[in-house]
Amino acid sequence: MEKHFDWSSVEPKWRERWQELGVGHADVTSTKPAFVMALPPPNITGALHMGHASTFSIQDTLCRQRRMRGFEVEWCPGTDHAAIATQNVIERQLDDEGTTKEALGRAAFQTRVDAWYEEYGGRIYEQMRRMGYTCDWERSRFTLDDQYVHAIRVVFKTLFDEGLVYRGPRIVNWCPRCRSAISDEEIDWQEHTDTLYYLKYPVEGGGSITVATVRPETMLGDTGVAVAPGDSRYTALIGKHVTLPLTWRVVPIFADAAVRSEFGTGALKVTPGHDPTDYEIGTRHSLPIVNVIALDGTMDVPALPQFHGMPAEQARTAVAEALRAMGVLVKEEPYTHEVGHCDRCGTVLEPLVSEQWWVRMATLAAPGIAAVEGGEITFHPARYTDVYLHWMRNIRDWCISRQIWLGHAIPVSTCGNGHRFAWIDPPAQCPECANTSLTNDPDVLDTWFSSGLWPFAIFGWPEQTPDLEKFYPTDVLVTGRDIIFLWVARMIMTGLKFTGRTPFSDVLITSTIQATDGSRMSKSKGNTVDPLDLIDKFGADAVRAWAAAVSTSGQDVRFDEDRIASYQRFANKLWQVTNGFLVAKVGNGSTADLDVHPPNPETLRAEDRWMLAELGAVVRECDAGFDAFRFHDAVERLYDTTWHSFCDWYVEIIKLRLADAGDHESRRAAIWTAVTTVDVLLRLLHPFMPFVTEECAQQLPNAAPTLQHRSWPEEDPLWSDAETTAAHHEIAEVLELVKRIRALGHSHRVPRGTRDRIRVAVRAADGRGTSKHITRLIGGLVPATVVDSHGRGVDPVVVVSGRLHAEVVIADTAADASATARQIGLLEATVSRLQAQLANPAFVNGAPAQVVEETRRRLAEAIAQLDLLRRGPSGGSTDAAGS
RNA sequence: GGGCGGAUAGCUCAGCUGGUUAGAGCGCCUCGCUUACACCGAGGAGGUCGCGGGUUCGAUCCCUGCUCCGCCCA
Repeated sequence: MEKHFDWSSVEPKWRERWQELGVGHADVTSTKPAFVMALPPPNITGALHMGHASTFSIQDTLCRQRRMRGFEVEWCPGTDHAAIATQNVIERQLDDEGTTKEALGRAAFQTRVDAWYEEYGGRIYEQMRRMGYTCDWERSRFTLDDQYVHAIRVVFKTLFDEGLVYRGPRIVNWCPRCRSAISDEEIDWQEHTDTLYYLKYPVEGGGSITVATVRPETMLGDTGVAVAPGDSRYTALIGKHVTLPLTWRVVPIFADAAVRSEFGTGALKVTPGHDPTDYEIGTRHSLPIVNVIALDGTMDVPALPQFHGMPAEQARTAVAEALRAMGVLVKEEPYTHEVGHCDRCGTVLEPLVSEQWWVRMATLAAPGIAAVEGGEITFHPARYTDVYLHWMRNIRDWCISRQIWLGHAIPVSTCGNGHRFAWIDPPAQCPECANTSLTNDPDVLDTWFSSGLWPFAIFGWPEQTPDLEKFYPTDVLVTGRDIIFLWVARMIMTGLKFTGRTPFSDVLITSTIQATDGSRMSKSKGNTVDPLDLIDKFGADAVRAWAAAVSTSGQDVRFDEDRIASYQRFANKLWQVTNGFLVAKVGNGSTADLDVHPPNPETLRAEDRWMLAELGAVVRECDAGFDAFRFHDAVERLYDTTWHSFCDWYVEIIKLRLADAGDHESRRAAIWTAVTTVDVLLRLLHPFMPFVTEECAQQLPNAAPTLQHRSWPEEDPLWSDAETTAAHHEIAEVLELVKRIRALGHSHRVPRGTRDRIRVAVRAADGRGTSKHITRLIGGLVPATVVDSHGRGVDPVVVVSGRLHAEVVIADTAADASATARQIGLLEATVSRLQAQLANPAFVNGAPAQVVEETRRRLAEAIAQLDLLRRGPSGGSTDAAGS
């Protein structure tokens, strides 16, 4: 037998087995209730990263648990075409080859893209399989699939025909490198320290007004100067005009509430063409828009050849220089602010006005707000509800057009007569005038537009397919918080609009995995961790259990390899106790000896019932954890019960009984309890650690082809009946006593194995001996000889646990009273604290009766123990009571 | 500027609606290769729960102010 659990040989075997058994595939004709999740589609050419590993592990854990609970589970995987990212990659390749996509042409460019998808597409699926994820691979979808494209066009045309999609000039975040609009949610804000320039403009009729700006080059496009309403410094100037240097344009001074009077001089230069705030101000005051920066990010001012064609950044200093020469630039100071960058290529974004396609959000958002307010959709953790609602209530129209080549072409054409219309299948002629001279819109749709219909389009919508019928709406959406707006909100709005139903009932927002130093993981920082490396190092089970436990805590977590390692050791422990102990030792290498039928409950001993009570508690906590999406609680409790309750205590306890071949009934009861415990624990652990649990369960009597065919454990009444509860309490006291006796031995430096140096007499509260069974049980757990009583002339040390105590004599060692003294000290502190509490009438009258009662009970127990310790050993001897 | 989250053992984190001696993993110290497991076992040390007020019979937990860290929105 292998010495340790060898995941590298076990994992491939089970991956194949699950595949053969069709574990992930859902039967649409099943009569079982469906449990459905749509996998947030990763970039088709991407690689698995920690974010995927954590959210996907949670999803697979949920899936596996729901299957065991009897659901027909559909976890539909898919990939996204990631237009901007992919196009960037191809463009970079072309650049290396000294060419451009324009030189190549659209068709050849598409060929390159297809080749790229061919080469790298699906790689992430392989990586997901390595993690042991049981997606329904047969149903996997890609956002560029024909059926999916069809769904997108139906959605677009509907919105277009209803007037919810429109085209118009508006200010957008423009990436001069990608040559495309970028949505508000795709901006990467970074802190920059720039210069704040103070420009002094002459006012008509004398005087001047000074404005502050970090972008003097945009003054070439200024069409006004705004001040805060009620700013007494400027009231007299409102309504007057200034003449702008360089362009010699005459623009008005006016008041607008958007101006912050405490910023700079309190006067704001207004550039509607190149600043989003100014754009809104300009709209309110009907200011003309003057574009001075072209789509490539260079100055577009033919009337001023000294600046024309210059990159905006360079023009900034050039314009400032010119203004300084004219005496207009009166002050400069360093200024730190946030600057928007393209989150794909890092280029500084240039706000500018251009023709784009927009979705009117107000009417779509209203039902999306109502669904969450009305509880049809629940966010976990709950605080994200407010994050979502706040964004939805302040939603702006959504720019859905992108000026790139890759993606879903906007299905709109314009005919020779100027009729513009949306279509589902490419048209041959204008539906209005039958004109056949058609021009297709050159733009493509924002990727998130297509993702917005993911939960229903993957099941065949708009056709009323059986899949759609059975699997939509989905149940839980698991994702990171960064795409609540980008994606979650849009799925909710689109789902409600096109299916009339919420696309899911629960949104589980997972923790972000940070780098070890608490910073954000990013490729550019080079501090990312590859989940596949972790699998190699610790095994998939360890990575999964860690990810699931850590990612539902509601808190961001730092990557911590040691914690993953602890789950790897846990997997090994589980495997050791199952194979090494249960199968190899107890079962002599076969399951035959383990195949026990439930014993007569009469034959169960207190420790068996103690173990079963522990089992009941872990089942309850697992269920509670799953119900609340708090996997952390479940995993920790399973770890604790498996390792400590079972391996450390129960297994050690029963070793003596197992060795006693004479007592068949006792052996049977112990084996049955151990096998039952392991069987339940394996089933509970399986969703988190599928590989090792399968490998272990396979060797036990109840083995099924896969644990996925077993049922989720349910509590047995035996595990919590009165006798079991009493036994649990009794054994808990015994174990505590054992720990104290062991500690005493340690403090006297008595080596283990020299049992005869320590002699222990166990006593119940009344000073009499305890049952033979308890005595024997303790004898098996402490490195000591258990005696009925000590002879005269010895001076034992007493240790107490609950209603039990033990008199301990250590040979060749003077009785060290320090252990007793220490216990007495602790108890005295407890007694005086509890007495003070109970002496306070406000507590006795104010606190709930239950709490007061419990306090009294604890006081009584502490006093009793204290008396015992002070009185010293009973000295007398009583025969052990019979069991 | 507005909002959210965090600050608990040397490190990484639990601690649910206020009520035993505040827990775990890792690390550290001592002992032990006892036939499931040294990827282990037994024992131990280690915390004024960020700081100041307040509410309460009682606060790590609730309220408030402050300091520092992270994130989101504008």
